[in-house]
Amino acid sequence: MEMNRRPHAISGEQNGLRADPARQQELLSLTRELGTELSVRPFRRSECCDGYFASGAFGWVLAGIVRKTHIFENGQRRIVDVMMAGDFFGLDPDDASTFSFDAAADGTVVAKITSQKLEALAASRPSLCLFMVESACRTISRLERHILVQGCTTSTKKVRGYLQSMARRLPRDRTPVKLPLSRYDIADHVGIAVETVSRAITELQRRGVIELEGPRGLSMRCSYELAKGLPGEP
Amino acid sequence: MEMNRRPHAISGEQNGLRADPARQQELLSLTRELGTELSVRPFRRSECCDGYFASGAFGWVLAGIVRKTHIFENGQRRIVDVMMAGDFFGLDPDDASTFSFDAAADGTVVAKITSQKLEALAASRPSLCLFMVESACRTISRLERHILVQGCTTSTKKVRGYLQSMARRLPRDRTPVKLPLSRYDIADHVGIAVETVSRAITELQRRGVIELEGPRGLSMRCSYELAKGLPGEP
DNA sequence: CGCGGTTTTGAATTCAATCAATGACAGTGG
DNA sequence: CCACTGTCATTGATTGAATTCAAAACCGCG
Repeated sequence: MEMNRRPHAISGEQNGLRADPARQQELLSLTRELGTELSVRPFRRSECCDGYFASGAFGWVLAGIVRKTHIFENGQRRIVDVMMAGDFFGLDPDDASTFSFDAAADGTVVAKITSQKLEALAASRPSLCLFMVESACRTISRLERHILVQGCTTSTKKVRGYLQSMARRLPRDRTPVKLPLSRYDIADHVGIAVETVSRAITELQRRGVIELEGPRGLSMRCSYELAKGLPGEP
Repeated sequence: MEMNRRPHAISGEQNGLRADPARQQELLSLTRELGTELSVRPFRRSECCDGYFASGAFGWVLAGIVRKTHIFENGQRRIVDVMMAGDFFGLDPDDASTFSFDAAADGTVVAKITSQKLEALAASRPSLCLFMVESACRTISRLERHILVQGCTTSTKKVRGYLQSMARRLPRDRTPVKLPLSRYDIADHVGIAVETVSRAITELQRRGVIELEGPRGLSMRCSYELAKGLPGEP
């Protein structure tokens, strides 16, 4: 699976994506409350955030989408995480050298706080501590579930699992859901070739597992068999 | 890759494994300091820890190895995380229903703290907050690097990446390093068949990338080509 | 020593990557 | 307005790799 012949350009002009309304609210009020203690910054689509995340810090996505990617020496790209509104953000000191970040949507907004400020705040606001740890755990959970998806036996299962978890994370007030990422992104996230992603999607459609409205409009046909979902069946 | 025809029994009697001596020290003193505020519990090899982790809580591994696994409906197993001494531990509320935990070595010791106690402690000990968050971020980093490994193009690269990260995490005071997990475990962690793991290891040995002393004794031959390591090259 | 589990190897099949090409769509400039 | 261009998406044919089925070699242990 050589994947470096792709254009790496971004389509899809998503903005205002929300993962979990309740959590989103909590985050916003927290962000307001912390005020000057943290820094908030907007990004345009395709804009690189590396500089902003240079120093070890913690943060969260307020709106839009942030991709965390690794570029191999031969130019291949792998997406290790896709963060949407409400998702936590922690930087290991040496992450800066191996990973890079960029916004995948216009109107992406990120908040961050330095270690020092966090420690200072922890004294006055003990609940902030718990909030941060819980957010981190949510991220851990998301990553582990992705590992489950990526470890699936066939490519069709991988794609199905990916679409399923995406559909879960996106606001589902209106069907179909609008996929925020391109096939190239999906391929790089799950570790298969673009063509395989496309074939898998066609296959899922043929089997009636999903329904497409244009390349980006997705409806999961949650039959009983699927309700058990993934995780639950490989 | 059907993987449920394996015996699921554990060999390898590892104990006293340490990941990062400095961090290990920090953890131990923290654990002592917190005293009765947290609970510490030993596990035998192959012992299930599900009950202990039932309620949403945070914790860390003091010694030994803990596997976090998911069993699919058809009996297939997938290992989503392997935690060694010093590794953090956070439970999403609904993790309990989808994942299960068990010790992979005798003498495994785990510490945990409840959300309430954590919040109470955060007020009196602000540094604890930062410590927890940083620990969580380290776990996030580990998982993301695993996703990188698991997303590699060929099975040989997956196995090489896995062995490399394992070798890094294990105490390397003496060579060869003793691999804590079986080929079955490696297969279930990386998402390939056992036979493929075996073939990949043989291939790596033939190419001089690694050296084996018995099935469990591993030395990485870190040639220049390899020094760039993974992440760095797919 | 023989037994259960692990590790390795072999041969046949299935599946995904690759190479190559076409179709769909948006934005651009004549 | 329409051809032009670049990216994204899909499909087909072929090659290469991993899974599967089967069986042998190995190891620790009672």
